[in-house]
Amino acid sequence: MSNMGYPGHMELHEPDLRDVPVTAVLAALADDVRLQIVRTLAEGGEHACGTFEFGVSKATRSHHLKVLREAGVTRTRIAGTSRYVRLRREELDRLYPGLLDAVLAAPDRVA
Amino acid sequence: MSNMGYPGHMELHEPDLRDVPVTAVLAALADDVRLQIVRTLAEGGEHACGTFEFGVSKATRSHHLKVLREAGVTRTRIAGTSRYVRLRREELDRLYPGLLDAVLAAPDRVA
DNA sequence: GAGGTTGTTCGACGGATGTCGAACATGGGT
DNA sequence: ACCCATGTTCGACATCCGTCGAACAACCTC
Repeated sequence: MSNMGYPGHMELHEPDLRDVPVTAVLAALADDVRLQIVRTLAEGGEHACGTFEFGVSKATRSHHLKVLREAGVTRTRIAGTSRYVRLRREELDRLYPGLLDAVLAAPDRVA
Repeated sequence: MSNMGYPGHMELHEPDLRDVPVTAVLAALADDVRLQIVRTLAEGGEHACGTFEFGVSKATRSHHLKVLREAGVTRTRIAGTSRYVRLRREELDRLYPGLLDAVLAAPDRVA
């Protein structure tokens, strides 16, 4: 009956970008699957996790999204059973000006 | 006596940058020791391998320089028993405009 | 509430990666 | 010729990383 804090939803770990070493951001981007995800997110707006179909299992997809989130690259909003992911573009651009643009502009060469 | 190709010096493997996937460049930069090396090289000019003193053994240092070279980040000139390394800055800037600048401008946070 | 949807977590496994010391290769000096 | 200086290469080792299926958790709908 009494107010018992929040319902289910454990907080997602989304670090302050200043606490993330550059090498961690670079490492997060240095993977084909994750780079595909970031390219998709760069189109703007939110994307449901399930919409990323890159030939990996959902467990692997979940793993990659976690890596991106914990590297400060993405932010996740929980809504029902779905999670909506978006790029932390402004923050990234402010802290690492030009980085994301340069990576996104790079040729795709993944076939 | 006849001309028998070149003397000792086996060719160093220095790939065409267009053959290197972005993820490989990012991976090469996503390491503290290697990033230190790149920062030093960014000061310009050539640096002898031995001048990199970052608390790792010479075997490890050699390994990191190889990773950077094979990712197309550096170029190496052999002179006697020494090797002189330099950044492939113009090429990198042409193919990935802004990438190197962004990474180098990032806060150092390695203590 | 039973069942379906969406996504995470938990081992497990194989392959890559960072690290080292020791051995090797090469070239310069005396 | 010998030795030393500079680097590379070779196992070896520990750790990390990407991948998966299976189990679990939360939520929505009927």
